[in-house]
Amino acid sequence: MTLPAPPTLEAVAARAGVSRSTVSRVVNGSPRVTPEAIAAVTAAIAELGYVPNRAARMLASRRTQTLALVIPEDTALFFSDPFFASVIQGVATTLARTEYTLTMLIASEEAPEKTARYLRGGNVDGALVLSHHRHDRSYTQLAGALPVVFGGRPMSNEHDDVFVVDVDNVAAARSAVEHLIARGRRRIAHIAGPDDMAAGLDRVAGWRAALDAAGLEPAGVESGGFTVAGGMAAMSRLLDRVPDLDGVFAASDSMASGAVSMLRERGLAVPSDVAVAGFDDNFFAVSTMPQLTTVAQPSVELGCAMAEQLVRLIEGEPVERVRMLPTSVVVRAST
Amino acid sequence: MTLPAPPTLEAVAARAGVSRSTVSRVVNGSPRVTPEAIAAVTAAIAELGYVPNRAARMLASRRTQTLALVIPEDTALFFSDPFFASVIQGVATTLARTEYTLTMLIASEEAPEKTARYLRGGNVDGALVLSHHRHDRSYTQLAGALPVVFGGRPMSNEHDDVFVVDVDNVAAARSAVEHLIARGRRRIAHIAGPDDMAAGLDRVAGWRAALDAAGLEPAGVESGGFTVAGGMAAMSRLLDRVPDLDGVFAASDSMASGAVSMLRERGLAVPSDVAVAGFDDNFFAVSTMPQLTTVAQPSVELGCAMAEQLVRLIEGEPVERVRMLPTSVVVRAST
DNA sequence: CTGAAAGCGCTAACAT
DNA sequence: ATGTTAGCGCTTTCAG
Repeated sequence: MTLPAPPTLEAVAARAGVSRSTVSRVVNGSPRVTPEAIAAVTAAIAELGYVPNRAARMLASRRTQTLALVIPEDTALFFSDPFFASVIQGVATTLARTEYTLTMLIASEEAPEKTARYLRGGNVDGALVLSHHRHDRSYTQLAGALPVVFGGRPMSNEHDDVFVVDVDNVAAARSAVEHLIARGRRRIAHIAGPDDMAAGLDRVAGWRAALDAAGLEPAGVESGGFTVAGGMAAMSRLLDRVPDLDGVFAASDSMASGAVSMLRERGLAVPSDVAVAGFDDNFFAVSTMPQLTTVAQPSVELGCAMAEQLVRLIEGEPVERVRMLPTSVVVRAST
Repeated sequence: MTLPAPPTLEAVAARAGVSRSTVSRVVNGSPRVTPEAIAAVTAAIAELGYVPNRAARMLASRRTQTLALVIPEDTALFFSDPFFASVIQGVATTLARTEYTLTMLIASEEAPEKTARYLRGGNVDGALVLSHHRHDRSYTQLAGALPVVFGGRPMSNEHDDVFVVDVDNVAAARSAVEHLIARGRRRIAHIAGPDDMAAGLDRVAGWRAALDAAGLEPAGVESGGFTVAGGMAAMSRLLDRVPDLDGVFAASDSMASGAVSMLRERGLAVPSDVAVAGFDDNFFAVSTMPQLTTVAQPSVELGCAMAEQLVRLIEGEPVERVRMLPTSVVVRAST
């Protein structure tokens, strides 16, 4: 498998009858080049099928044009969650329009600082951190050494100088629960996400806030770990503890879907016996029967926004610290 | 945002009291270094928190340690399919154990050859191509110029010299349909995938083969484009054309899920009126009610295998041209 | 087994 | 506006 050596900038220069610098300028879109030179170089590039060598460019310019997407250790959970798939889609498509390349970095917990070092070692221009857990302390520390944008508020109170794209999970959860209340539910339980993630905690808080405001007592919380199976188990425990509950707000559609299965298994009808609301508005919401009332969050756009923010940050443009994306309650048959 | 310059190999050499060459040898695991030297260098590396600069390494060694994951233009379909998420998970976790880095490359059809040129331009050591469509001709041509591994047989008869990891879609589909036949179904229709993808065509072929072998007539085929909505629409058309069908084999669980919804909408019971089998065994299979009988394919392992094959190919180890992974029929309530 | 020296292909001052 | 000159940080012959 011997590849013919790709043409170099030098070859282009020779062909176009100019110096390497000029070629470099054309390639990089410098304004200080005559139209004729541009034309000659462009032609030479096309004829030779020249592609700049990234490695050389990185080394010389000390910019890598590479962004890292940091993925938490628990890849199974991460990759099976459609929310993350959508976020990645947003990131990837946004970056496809730029000169930046995306590399996936799995944060291994065997070598927790290996990842951080790779990032700090000048191998990327910036990082996108998704699904930040409480124990992932290294990434918030990273934020001082490298442009970093978090998808979802990181779990750390030490730094308020990080860049974040997020939704208002408290308000969003609250509005979902308010919807349940408006439907006449009074004993509303919650199936929570992991308590080491901001999204999990904030949604609990929103649930509680809505109940408080309505003068209702919390009917119980169980954690479902953002999985279908976890949602089923949590629903089961809730029914054991609070047999007369009439509403459930789950922090994700996957858990809501599990909850609906468990309710059916226990002989309870949705929504007549128990109304169920979820969070995400992904295909769990529409493939569950009855289809789920849920909080829609713009996951693809979240990825787009993360990528945009990071690129701006790297290129020195002004960037707001926190960018909040809108959510909305989508009412379907489960409530 | 001024980053302190990361330590260089030169700094490590100074600290360890050896030459840069020796440090380089240690870093690259050369056997020709004394244990003392190794120890000194290792210590210096740890003290300094040295991380090799990838760009410099790439440039000097002419190896990039980077693999591209080529993603088809239609990112929405790609990212919303849990099959691909699993494959990526397999690829990413496998690569995490190696020195290779994964970059995601979206094949834009505006600049179809831009992608190919990037790949050929010496920017990656190899490429993984997933979800190959008939019109993606450039990638099969690529296979001569760069190590490439396809996930799923590519749609091209011009090249039989490509490397592929796949499942036997014909046999797998056939066994699913045989299961339907064994359940007593006689008028079995098919909801097909896109006909510009091998997986789509092969599953049609498997369906047909099973019917032929049993001496049954095909009850009809409609295409569902691998989406839930497409599955619903296809089911609807099938019912219009073949009102008395009693079995459906869908080429994906997402389409099977859509089919089940449509059957319910039309007042038909699953499986008593119509038995439904899918393909994939992802969460559509278990979140649809009734849960789907389906063909399980090892999607994470497929990603692992692709990554392994590509790395071997790059490193000159022997690699089988086609690696087939096993499938199995998982029987649930929908049949 | 180790060091010295010569680049890898490109960018970025600095001249002109 | 363009060319000249140095490197970027590392690997890799080639000597020793």
